[in-house]
Amino acid sequence: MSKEKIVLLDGNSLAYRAFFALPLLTNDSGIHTNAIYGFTMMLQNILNEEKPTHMLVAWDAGKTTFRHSTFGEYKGGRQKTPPELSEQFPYMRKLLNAFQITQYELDQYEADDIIGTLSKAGDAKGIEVVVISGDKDLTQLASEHTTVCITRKGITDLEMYTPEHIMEKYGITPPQIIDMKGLMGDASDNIPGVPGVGEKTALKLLKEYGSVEKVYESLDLISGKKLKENLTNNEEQAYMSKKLATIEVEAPITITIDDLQYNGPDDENVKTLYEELKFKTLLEKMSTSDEEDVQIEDINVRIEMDTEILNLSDAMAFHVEMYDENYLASDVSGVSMTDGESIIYIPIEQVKKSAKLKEWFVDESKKKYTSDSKAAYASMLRCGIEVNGFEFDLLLATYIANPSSSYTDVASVAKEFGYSDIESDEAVYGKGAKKKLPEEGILADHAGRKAQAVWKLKSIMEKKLRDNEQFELYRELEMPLAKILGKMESTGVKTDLSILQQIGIELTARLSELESIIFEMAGQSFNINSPKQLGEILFEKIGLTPIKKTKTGYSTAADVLEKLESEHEIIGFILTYRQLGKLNSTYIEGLSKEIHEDGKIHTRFQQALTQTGRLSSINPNLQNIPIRLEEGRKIRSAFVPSEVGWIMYAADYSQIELRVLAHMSQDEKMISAFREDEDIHTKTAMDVFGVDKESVSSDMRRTAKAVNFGIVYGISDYGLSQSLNITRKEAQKFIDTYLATFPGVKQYMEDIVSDAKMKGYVVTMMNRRRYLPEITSSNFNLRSFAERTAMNTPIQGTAADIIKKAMIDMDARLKAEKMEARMLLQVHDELIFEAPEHEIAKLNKIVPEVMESALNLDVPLKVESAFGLSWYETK
DNA sequence: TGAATCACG
DNA sequence: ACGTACGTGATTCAC
Repeated sequence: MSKEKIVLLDGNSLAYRAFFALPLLTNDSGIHTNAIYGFTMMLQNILNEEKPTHMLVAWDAGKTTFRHSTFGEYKGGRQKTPPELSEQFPYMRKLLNAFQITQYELDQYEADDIIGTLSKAGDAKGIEVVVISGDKDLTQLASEHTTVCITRKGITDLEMYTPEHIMEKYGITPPQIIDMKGLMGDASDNIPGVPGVGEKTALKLLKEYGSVEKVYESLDLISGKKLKENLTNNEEQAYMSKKLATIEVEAPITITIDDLQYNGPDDENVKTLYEELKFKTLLEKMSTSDEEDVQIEDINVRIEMDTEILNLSDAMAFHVEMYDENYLASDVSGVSMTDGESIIYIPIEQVKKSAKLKEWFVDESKKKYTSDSKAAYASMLRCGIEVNGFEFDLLLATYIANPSSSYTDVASVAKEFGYSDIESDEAVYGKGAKKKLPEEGILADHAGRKAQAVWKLKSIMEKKLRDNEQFELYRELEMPLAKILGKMESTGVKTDLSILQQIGIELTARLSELESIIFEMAGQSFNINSPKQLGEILFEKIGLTPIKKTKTGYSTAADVLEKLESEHEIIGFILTYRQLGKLNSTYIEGLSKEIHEDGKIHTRFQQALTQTGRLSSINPNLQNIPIRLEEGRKIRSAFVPSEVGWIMYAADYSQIELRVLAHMSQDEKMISAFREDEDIHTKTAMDVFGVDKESVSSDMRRTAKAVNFGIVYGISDYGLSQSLNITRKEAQKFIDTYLATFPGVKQYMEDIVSDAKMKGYVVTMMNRRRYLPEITSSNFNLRSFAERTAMNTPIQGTAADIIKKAMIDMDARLKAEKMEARMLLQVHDELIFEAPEHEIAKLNKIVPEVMESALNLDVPLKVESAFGLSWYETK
């Protein structure tokens, strides 16, 4: 225990010091950052130099302190804190939060007193204490165990005051510093002292007599007429000055030394804050010097041709190296593997031939570490190898720790942890037209380094996730899901090209008709797809009134055109043209190109992308196939079962986000509405408009529905006014009435925002995190956006957690029931399956059951389902 | 490459 | 007063 070391910092003093030592820097969000930057530099320096086990930053509380009752003008005449500095204080506090350093302030007391009290407490226990400030007053605290460091020039240069140093420099003891202040005063604190007595005289007197009291006892002995006169006339003032300069060592603080334990920073939080503040050098420093336990070393990757003599360990990291990022289509080059000792690379031809490898990969008990296990699973499956026993996934671990970390390849993550010896995929393969397959030796080395990085990063990432209480989310939800998604992607959805083509023919015909009508009305031909040209025609040639502008010119977005529909008949045709044009280019032409040789479309689900925990779907996106308008919905008839005699089956959660909100907010009215299985929008209309069920008009229900949506999105009057086409005032009135009607929701929204401001992040029910550094921004727009996000993310994210859990349960259930039915797609609140006809009845029982019991909320989850011969018919 | 638009939940 | 609904991806145009 003798190793304990307490560092006590004077926050205000160091902030001032940093502010005046550095030029007034501004970052691109318009915030001044010089004090924050200087403060950060000081902090890091101190942490590196002192390596404290306990740490505290003390702040001055409000304007008045107990000293003001002694002397009204205490600290009088001080300049007001410059606003450029004031605005930086919240960030310094946030920074300290991110560093997980205790902060403390106490009403009526100054930072000095808090520090004094704690340093004496530490002293008494014989613990080493280091006090850091810019104020020399603090040197009075120096003692056998306490060193006081005072900033010298600049920001990182500190002068250490031990009792010995003070004796050398001034010839007095630390407590005599107080007497010195009593005699000479302190201009900066407006402490008067004795007129005519400066440092020299004060020291001379103290060396001779010892203290203010002793000086006055011995007044007669003092030589110098003027000095004696000044002392005599200002006796009371001298005592008062001494009292003012005395640091309180028995302040009524409510924290103890044990509360100051320092266990290092929360790197994620620090990183997001640096990113927000645009502290580039600190960010770089962080990623290179941060994790010193990761060694950079030369590696030797052995290219293995004879796989049967391989010695494979029970736990290995591996990486499947391939040319293209699309693992569902790309050629695989080979597989690298390491058990922490040797690193090997096996070309794909050998992998495919090797019974030994195949056996190792399929064996659940052989633990595999990789990055992007979904890609590894699906690409190996294409090589005829099933992989089981995934134990670690660097991609998912990184994403769960912070969904905003943009992962491009293993190199990008590894670099964050001090590995700079892996090249980016782009550097190895080249980009654009120059992209080509490098020779095998280079590939082997590249792939080998990735496997090695995965091997070494496992424990670091797992610790981070455990520290954040996210290990379960990562290990029990995301990792099992990765494999299930890999299966779904590999299975694919059968798509009938001839149906798409038939719809395409009709669309093309109608589009060319519309085109000639539009050209006729416009009096000229032009590119209807060009917002620029269209804007010129509508607002300049025809002379319609522009409603909204974009950065580049007139807005011609649908909501704008709809408002102009009555002004000119061309608008209707343009809207139809746009709508059909979208269907044709994105869905008919786009999807047709994506049908593989097996007659199926294989989308890829991005599992480590969205900020809320949802999946996204790319290449192509099958999560935005039209449904709202009948013409588009027909596209769904091209998605059919892949086997003869099979049926498409779909099940979706009804109002999952509002149910989640009801649960999380514990709003009684909302909970009972769902428990009684009422139509939530109608019920909302009844409560908000204060009418009975029969009196709810369709317009009232529509309004209530829009308000419900708004609530989920983190409501704003403007947003609601746009969606309902009403004024902001009217929208605000709806919101007020709504929140008065559902007080639990109001409370929840307020709590979640203030919680986010305090912690810097929000969480879902399963502990998925989203950091919101901008929630304390002084920029209104940035802050408001972050506040709405704070309200929306726990709701959207919990809904995502729930359906992910349902997918895992569903996969297990199908296996347990030995059913042939296959899960094909997930569309946020909906699961789509294909199954043999004879299984449909059973499926229709199991799926809703599993989905509804995925997570136990205080309101029931409700699932609606349907089946048919195509996706179109599952309605 | 970014902006605008529009498809979905 | 500030200017916006939350989360995505694909296509097209224009630079």
